[in-house]
Amino acid sequence: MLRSFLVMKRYFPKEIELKWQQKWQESNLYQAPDSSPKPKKYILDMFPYPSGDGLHVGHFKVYTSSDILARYYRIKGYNVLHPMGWDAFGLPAENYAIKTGIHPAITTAKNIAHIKKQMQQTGLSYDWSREINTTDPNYYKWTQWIFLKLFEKGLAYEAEAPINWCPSCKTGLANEEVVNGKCERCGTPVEKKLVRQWILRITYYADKLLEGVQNLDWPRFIKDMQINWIGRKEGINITYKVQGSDQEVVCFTTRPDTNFGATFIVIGPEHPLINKITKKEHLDEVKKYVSQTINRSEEERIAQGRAKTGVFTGSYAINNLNGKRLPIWVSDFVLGNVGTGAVVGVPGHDIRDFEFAKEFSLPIIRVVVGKDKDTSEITTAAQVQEKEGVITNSEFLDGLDIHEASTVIMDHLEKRGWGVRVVEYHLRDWIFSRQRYWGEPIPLIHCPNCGIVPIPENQLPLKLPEVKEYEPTGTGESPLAQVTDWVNTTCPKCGGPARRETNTMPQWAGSCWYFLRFIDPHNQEKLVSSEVERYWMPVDWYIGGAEHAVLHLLYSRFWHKVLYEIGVVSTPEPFQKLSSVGLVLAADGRKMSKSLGNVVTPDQIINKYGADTLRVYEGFMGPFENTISWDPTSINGVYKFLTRIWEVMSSEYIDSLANSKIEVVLNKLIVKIGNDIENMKFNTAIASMMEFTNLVYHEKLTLDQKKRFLIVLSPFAPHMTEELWQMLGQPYSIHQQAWPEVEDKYLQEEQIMVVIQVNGKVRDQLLIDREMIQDKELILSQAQKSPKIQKFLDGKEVKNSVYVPGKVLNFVT
RNA sequence: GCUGGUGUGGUGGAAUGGUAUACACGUUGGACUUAAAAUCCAAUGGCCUCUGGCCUUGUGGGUUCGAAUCCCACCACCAGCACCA
Repeated sequence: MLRSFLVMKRYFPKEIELKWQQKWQESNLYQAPDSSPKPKKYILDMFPYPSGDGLHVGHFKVYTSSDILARYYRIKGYNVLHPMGWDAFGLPAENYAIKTGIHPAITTAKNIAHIKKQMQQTGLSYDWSREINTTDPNYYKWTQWIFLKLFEKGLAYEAEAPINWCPSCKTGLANEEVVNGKCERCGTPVEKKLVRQWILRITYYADKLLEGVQNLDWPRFIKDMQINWIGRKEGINITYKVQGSDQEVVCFTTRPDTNFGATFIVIGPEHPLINKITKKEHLDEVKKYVSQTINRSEEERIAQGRAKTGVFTGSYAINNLNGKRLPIWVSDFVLGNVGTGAVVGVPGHDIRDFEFAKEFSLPIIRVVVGKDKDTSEITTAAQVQEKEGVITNSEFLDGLDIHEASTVIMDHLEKRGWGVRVVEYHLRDWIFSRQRYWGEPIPLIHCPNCGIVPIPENQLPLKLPEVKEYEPTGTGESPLAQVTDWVNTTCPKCGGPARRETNTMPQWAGSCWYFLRFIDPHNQEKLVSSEVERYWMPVDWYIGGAEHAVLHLLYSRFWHKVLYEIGVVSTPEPFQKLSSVGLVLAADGRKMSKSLGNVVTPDQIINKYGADTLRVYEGFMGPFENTISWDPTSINGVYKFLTRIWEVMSSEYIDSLANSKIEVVLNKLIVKIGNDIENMKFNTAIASMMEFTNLVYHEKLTLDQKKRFLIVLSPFAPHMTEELWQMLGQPYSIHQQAWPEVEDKYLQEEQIMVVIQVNGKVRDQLLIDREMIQDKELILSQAQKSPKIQKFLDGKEVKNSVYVPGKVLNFVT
């Protein structure tokens, strides 16, 4: 019996999408309760900075993907937390304020409204009752509270340090914010500047951050980036006496095994020993060199490349091992902030030392013989054996592998008191203060009597005051310094006159812990209540861009470890699983940017095709992690696919199972979609739904088949499936249904195609009943009857035959 | 230079030891239309002596009955780090 609808409606996404978005909101469909008999799933997007340009389709690849996951896990029976908020402190709003005089809070609010609308019209299933904004005093109260905890624990310290300074942004930067010697944000070459700073001791956590990252379910490349950034290396500090002086020079090395090959020592231009050991006749030259190199910008340093420069101090150090004199040179290839700022030169087995020795005609000694067995004098860079080999010319180390030799010599040096084993890191402490307005005020007071005094917790939040001038001062103070009635205050300890700290926190502060506030966003008493924190943490699946691999993702892990130690959170790591989205480039292959005029916004796509088409296309473009150019023509195919589904689903249905092939395909499809979503393989999930649609386009389905198909499609196209669900007379809402069950008997076809090969080449296929599939003899004899096979076996002796049940039979002749 | 990754049609890609090129775009032809769009149908890796056959997953080798998939070497590209001792 056929059933038909009274009216066959055409697919008009605009009509249905807004209607359901409103209905979902009214019925609080996506609110997550804080307790539930269901298992929990915390699915989190990296929250956006509310830029005035709004968001483009690249941002929405993240949001639609995580939304598919959130919707999928809801119908799989999980209590899903899927929130959204705004990382709203930062330079663009402040720069706009400088230009226009409009307060950043006003522009920020406007931008948020726009972006929120973009998200809502895409049908993203966020729990908006948990929305947060890092610039809300009720939020940054807790950012400041965490800072006070860091201060209490001695993890925040004040120092006047030469730091990376962006002359355009007029603020200091963290090491992580300097990319190729340039400001991460604006691209201006970074300078060195002596500025009073608040610095966080992230280096105390280097080993914990390193260990913790090992077991996380994160992309390998991001884990490696963090491991490399932390840059742990084990070595030894060797002390050398300076001849004819009571001074000593300490050199860090990871390769003490080659120390018999040392022929010189190089110290960096910042090294304090320079003034103490430089001989009179070299003084002028050394002074000139130091002043030339020390004030150079990062950009100039990079421009110099590997070319070696340097000057001799006139002094010599003594190598304890063999009594040799090592001339002490000054060179800028030795960096002041790496190791001890002094290096022992082993030009035979270190390419930089080799280049330096060549430049200044210093002796080169071979102490390692590599795989190539070359024992000749080292005269070319190609002969410099750095990584492997056996020690030679080194007394008691001779004949040892370099790694064994390393242990032997370190023991030897430590025993004689000539060296101490040490661990060095690439990671530096986090330059935490910014000399800008639009950030969290640092809740500290400078008192002439008591020194630095934290603001009492009950006085938080310390609100950001209004200012007249947003322009950064460039002096190392923020524009807050001009708000005298705010700056001048009384000391909480002694009650005397005191000054507030005027620096603000960096962009990264608010995002270091926001995932905790989503759990308990309205709590006035605590950052997060322990009960709900234990229920929801850790974040089960975190989704965002790889540009945060060593910034946000390292900083937030650091704060989380501190919060873990003081008992605020129950997990040592915040993000259990991380997926990294690939860039979406413009159709021209360049980055989408307003200035290039190649930006595609979700609004444009939704106006033309509807939100469901945008969502499905974002998933269908290619693998989630791939960099892909936006293709404005391909999207038609997705729209066509959805229109076809509409036609199939809104047409007549049949009561009985007429076609068991469709049932088999549908059951397999249900399994495949589930697996694909869990592995973020949305492109193949959608492709298989397209195949299904093409298969049934001229067929009739049963009501139950339609319902099951709509449920598995619903995470991708939530509006259309909700509408069709209603048209099929089903109760609201499709998004509260359970994932369809599959039946084992429908997971296999009645007959299975077996490929017949001769010598590995496909020559024929046989359709075999499922019950016969294990019977090799039967299939062998059937295959031999095939004329196509006979043709290739003719006149040849079959030496062997390999049968893989249900797949392939291969004759070997 | 170091670390990690990737190489498949005109394009995005599928297949992780068993029919390479699923799905989609694009292109070509056809149907419908006065016409166009939309839609539908068909074809679409290359070559040849074309009812058939040969070749093809960056290049060269290897393992295997069988390799895009595993191993070795090389080449190219992408990302990150980089005079890190």
